[in-house]
Amino acid sequence: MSMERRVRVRFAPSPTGALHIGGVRTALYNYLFARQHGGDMLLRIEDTDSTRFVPGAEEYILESLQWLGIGIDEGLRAKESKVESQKSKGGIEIEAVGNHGPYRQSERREIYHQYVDQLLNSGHAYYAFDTPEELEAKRKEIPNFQYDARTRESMTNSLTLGLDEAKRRIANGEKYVVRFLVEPNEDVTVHDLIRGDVVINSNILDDKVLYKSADDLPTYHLANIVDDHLMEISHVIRGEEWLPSAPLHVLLYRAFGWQDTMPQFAHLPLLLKPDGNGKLSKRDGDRLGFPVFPLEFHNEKDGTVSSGYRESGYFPEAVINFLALLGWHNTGDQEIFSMDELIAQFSLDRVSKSGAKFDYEKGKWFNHQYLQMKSDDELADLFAPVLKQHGVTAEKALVAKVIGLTKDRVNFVPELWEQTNYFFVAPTEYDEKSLAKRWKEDSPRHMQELLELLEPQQDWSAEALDSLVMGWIAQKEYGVGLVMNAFRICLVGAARGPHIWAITDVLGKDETLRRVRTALTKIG
RNA sequence: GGUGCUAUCGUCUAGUGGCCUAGGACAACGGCCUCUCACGCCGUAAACCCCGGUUCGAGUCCGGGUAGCACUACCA
Repeated sequence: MSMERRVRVRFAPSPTGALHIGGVRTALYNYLFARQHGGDMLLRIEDTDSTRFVPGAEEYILESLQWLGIGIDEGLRAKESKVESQKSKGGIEIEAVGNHGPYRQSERREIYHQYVDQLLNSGHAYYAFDTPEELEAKRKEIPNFQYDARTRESMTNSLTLGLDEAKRRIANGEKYVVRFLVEPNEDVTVHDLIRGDVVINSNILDDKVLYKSADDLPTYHLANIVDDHLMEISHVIRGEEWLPSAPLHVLLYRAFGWQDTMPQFAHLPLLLKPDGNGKLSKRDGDRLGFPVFPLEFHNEKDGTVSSGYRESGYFPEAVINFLALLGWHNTGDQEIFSMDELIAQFSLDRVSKSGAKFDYEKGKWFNHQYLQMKSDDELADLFAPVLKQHGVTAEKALVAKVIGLTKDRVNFVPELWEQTNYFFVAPTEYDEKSLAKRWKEDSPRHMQELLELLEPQQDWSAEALDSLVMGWIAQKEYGVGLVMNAFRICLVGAARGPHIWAITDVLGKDETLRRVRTALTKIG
């Protein structure tokens, strides 16, 4: 048998906008596969459509992968920046590593020329001069028109014109494309690592355009095969939308005589919209209120802004974990996986065949899990910008302490503000519903008595306060819930929050008493 | 229309002929905890697309339907 080949996989996005979350998952699976096999993860930019290029998209893609911890071994990647200021500006520097470059298809024009020629010379391809308008007219005229063995004889190409005439036209500067000549009536088998053998007949394939003189660039199909071959890619792991064109790719490998080193294919199931059917799109995110992109993206071309997971408060580990399980699952009940665990356990034959609906609610749960795993200290650092934004300055130790009291009730760092604001800023208004339910006729009198009870108190520890106040309530035969909730409303502004002695502990005696007095004047 | 892929709770999935009176997780619902709101814990409800076949036995294998999706560009 053949020698074990070094595993080399690639993620090959187009710089046509923000990197879709489905693309992120494709990148992740490629990465996991490469790492598990001790192979290489490459990143190549497929910018063969000059008209769809979006400025900033390339940087965006690389920055997204960097944020998520999907490392690139070869090709284009974000340069690790030691300069903090550059990170905070959100900018990245791109570097190219490896000796199979260039890694942008638009920079590989000369390389493609010789392979186009090879196909032309071997009779696997031909020149075609049909204009887009003519093709359009043809499609209108003939239902289900396809440029193939049945129709190529009636089109304007080097097969019907003759090679000399074709060359003359080209010399005259006429625009042309090069098409792949698909031989009819041949069953082509694609072995897919996830789905098994897929057989299709070459009759349904059309003579795909491989090269267009208009911009002197190949199309995806040609560039993809040439690059994967030259870059020694061992496994092509990509979305299911590519499955129908996989037979064409196999034919291309054969035409080049590269069938022995043809990569193995694995076509991943699609990410579907949460409701209804169909592929998950940016519109679904807008409609249902969740991000579909890893990072916020400002599209210079159409002026749109797309929200991102990072800006929504997600941890990259949570996004990775969530995405990994959308289409892959090991045996067993484990739900939380670190990147290392994923690398160790991932396998293509445990990837599902069917599409996965995107369950945003579960995504939030993952973030909750990861937030709970973080230390209060770490969270305090992450929360600092939010505090600053609200004009609060507080010592980190205090912030960490407050976070420790409240973090179990939030999914995201920014949500911490809603749970902790009263620790930093005295309430200015009091929640209507809490008031209606917990602030009764006797409450002002109770609070007045409580004030008198607490004023002389020296020992402000939770234990001391608890026995003092509980003793007083018992002696007066007041309702514990009634008194404590009224007290809580004075301190928090609503009937919520952690244990009351934890609150008084953070607030301290002066602030606690001040808030009770304020409440008495405002709602008393 | 053509071709291909797919099909287990609402959702992500476990299940590779008997261990399945189908397991886990999210969401939902109920309870416990409790000064409140949460968290947490415990529990409830919830699925094998349909029809045939193979077999002693089918969610699991086969065939046929049906449905969904993808592709069908000088886009990737």
